[in-house]
Amino acid sequence: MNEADEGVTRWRRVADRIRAAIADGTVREQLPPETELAERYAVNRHTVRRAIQSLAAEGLLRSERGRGTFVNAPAPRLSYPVGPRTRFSENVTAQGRRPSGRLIRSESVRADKALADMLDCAVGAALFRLDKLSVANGLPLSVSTGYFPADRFPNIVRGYAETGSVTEALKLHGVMDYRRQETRITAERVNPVDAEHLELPLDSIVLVSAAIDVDADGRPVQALRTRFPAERMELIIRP
Amino acid sequence: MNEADEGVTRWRRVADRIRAAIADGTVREQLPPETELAERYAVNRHTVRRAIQSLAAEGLLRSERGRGTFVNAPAPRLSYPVGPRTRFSENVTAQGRRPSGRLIRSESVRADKALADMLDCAVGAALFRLDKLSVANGLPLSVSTGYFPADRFPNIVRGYAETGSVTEALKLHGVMDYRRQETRITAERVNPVDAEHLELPLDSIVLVSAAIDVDADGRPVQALRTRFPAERMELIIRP
DNA sequence: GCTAATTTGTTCGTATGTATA
DNA sequence: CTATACATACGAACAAATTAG
Repeated sequence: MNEADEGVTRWRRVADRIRAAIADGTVREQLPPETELAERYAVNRHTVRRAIQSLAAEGLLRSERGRGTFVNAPAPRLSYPVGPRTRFSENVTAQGRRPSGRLIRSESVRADKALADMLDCAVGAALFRLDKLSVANGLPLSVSTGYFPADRFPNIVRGYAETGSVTEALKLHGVMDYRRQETRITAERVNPVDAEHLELPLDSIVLVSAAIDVDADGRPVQALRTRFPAERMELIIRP
Repeated sequence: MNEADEGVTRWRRVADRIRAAIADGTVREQLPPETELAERYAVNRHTVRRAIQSLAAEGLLRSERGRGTFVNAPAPRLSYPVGPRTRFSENVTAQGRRPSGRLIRSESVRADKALADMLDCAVGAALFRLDKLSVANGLPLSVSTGYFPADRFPNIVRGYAETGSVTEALKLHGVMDYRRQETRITAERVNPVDAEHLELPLDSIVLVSAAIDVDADGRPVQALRTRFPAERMELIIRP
């Protein structure tokens, strides 16, 4: 070992050197093969892999089996406006995308404490759960899970299946208009099921938006939890 | 190999079994040691480690050297309201926290294309860059980078250093009020520098809020890019 | 307070599988 | 078809942090 190697692991030093090589332009698009990097940095191939893995976790690199390891170009993100009038179809058409919603599944559930609070109903009340996938131009943009009070919206599932629109399905139940009361945004790592639907790698990040829609009288009609692929979307708030 | 092992790697099957064990309550707080799991699932310890690593990347597990591997309890998140009147100090005091801002560094920079667009100035115009760390009750809540037109706000750095508040520093330059014009929210993996300031693990996720503040005349006074630790914060939008 | 045992982390070696060029 | 390159999986050893006694 060298003198300047105080307490830093080898794979981290290798990662730093790769990062530096990208920063100063020595490496532009594709990395040399792992075996070559191992030789160059005088470490085992596993050590190189550990370094690459950590840089891939940061989003800087992307490995493709049989092809090589590549530097990730930051992708331009599609904007998704968030506000009182948030509706999916209106949002994405404005950006020249043909949007479509697909029902992933639906089921009857009972309200737990959190849902009861959000929907202003009793714990244990019957709810319908709708899982939807939103796609624009073949690219999945979000998966969302909506909860509706079953007593007030008995035909919400069929209504959505037939019209492909929550707005229309609510109209069938006499709710002619609704607005977004509150939106909470956070981020987390994608779960395997969502990753499948969103066509994302398993280590991706999703933006999570938890919202409540209320009707004209302020009564909650829907509790919604939407997951957006962070690498493809940004949420935009304009007061 | 078994019959039921169609194309799924071993580490992934191990990960699924660990996930199931957590879901059904077999494992509550702490996982058995890696060596024991390796024996139980009849795989090499490396294979167990690969599985744990993937679950840790999801945020479900957390490994501590010398102690063991633990199930992560989802942490309650501090809410950060986003809106036209977004100001840091007002936001967190409402939740019983004593907030404080600390200047990380400041420097003079030239506007690139993106900054010039946001601040409505010429490319190459002189700007001041302020990097701040926000802390409440000893816990880092955000790091933010603000850009101010240097000609209009020549003493912004000193003003902030003395008052510890952007609002106050702007008042010294005659801007008595400002509002948030636009906020764009996305999420990404933390970079090492921010991770240090936010006291976060290197594989953490940050919520990124890019905003523009304008004065009463609608002139941009600040372009701001704030990074929040996603595991500690949520952004909340209430119209 | 010190030592030994436990447990995760790093690093090497080796072999084989699988996708791509 | 062959060579290349990343992915998975085993084994072995030691380092580093923590805990138990």
